[in-house]
Amino acid sequence: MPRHREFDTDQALEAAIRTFQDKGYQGTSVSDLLDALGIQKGSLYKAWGSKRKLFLTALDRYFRQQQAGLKAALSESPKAALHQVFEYTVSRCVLDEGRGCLAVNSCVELAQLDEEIQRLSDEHVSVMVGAIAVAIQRGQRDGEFRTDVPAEVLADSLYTSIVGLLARGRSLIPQERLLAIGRLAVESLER
Amino acid sequence: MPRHREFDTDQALEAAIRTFQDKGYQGTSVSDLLDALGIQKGSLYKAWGSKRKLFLTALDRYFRQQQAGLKAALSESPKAALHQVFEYTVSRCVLDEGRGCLAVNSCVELAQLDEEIQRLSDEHVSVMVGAIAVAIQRGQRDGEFRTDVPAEVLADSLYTSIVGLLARGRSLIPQERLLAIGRLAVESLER
DNA sequence: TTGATTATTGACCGATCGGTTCCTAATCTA
DNA sequence: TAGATTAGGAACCGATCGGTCAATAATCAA
Repeated sequence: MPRHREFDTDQALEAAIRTFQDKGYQGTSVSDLLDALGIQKGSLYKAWGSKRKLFLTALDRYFRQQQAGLKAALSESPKAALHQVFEYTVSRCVLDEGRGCLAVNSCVELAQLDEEIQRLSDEHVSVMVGAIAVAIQRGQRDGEFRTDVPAEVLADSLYTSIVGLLARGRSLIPQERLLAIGRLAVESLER
Repeated sequence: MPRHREFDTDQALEAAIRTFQDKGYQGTSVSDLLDALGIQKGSLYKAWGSKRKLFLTALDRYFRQQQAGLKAALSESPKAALHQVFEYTVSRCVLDEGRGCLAVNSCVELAQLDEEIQRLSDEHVSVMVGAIAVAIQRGQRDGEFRTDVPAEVLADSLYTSIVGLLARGRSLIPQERLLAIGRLAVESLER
């Protein structure tokens, strides 16, 4: 019986992701969002209820995308897969020109201010580290990777390097440097 | 001929650092600062002129403290020194309970919004990475560290891990995990 | 002690913040 | 086509934002 929504929700969420990624949650005003999504205030509040709920929806979408992307990359052979993860991370740093990663940015900005975001962020990290750990375990079974350290610890360490890259990616660093860092991180798994 | 300032500037700046570290620049209101510094609005604006200038002053102070702390730690033998840097980083993560690092937090929050902060932040990173590189070079000369990769690249990689730890430290991670990550990072220099 | 100078205080400023409300427009069912 | 329902648009809301200012208090030199 209703009137249809005139804007595309997925498209709007992508715009919201980019905006929040750029300016942060607190740095993004509702009016910024209206410009970015190309809609009016009433529509935004009809659709999501508040700036915070829109953010949470966008963040959840981003988490899912990241998790899906990681798992896709990890379907290859472990070593190649992990190299690809870093290359992808670096290319995001460079291509997105300082936009960084919404997950990392949000965790740094908001984990201490918003318990729910901290919880969601922790969950996301668990999934990401878990997926990396599985790949490393495969690499360990294949004899490609060292076995003197548990896969979970290696995965945690690798993920920390990725977070470091993405955080440092907020100011622009030459691509070669970033790639060298990624290469070293994966190398440190070998033996 | 003048009336004296009633509050201690150094003490006030320390309070400002903690507040900005906790809540971020945008998340800290002037009224938050007044509470934290225990002064009135007029005094704040007399002393620093604006919230932004107070922030820049606090950030500069923090940078100097970090740089001095790092250089002090690096006066030991290279390997022990770098281990100590990580232990110090981890203990900060744990002791400060999610406060993280003002340098990292500010870079992630503001590098894309404020060119001057990006510039200052980049300078700080250069100093930090440079100091680590010098220590690694010493370790390389002593035969403690691998020489197949330039010290600057190793230092960059190590610093990225530190940044990753500090960023992840915004949500609380068990100390043991953090320590394991730090140990692995320094180990990867050896050979 | 007086006068010049600076710090502190608290009221005040316009602008913007996130959010609400109400009216109209569009779309479906019956 | 009538009526129910939802979306879009714009004016409007109180609260808070960062920042200013005039009056008062304190301190020094002369």
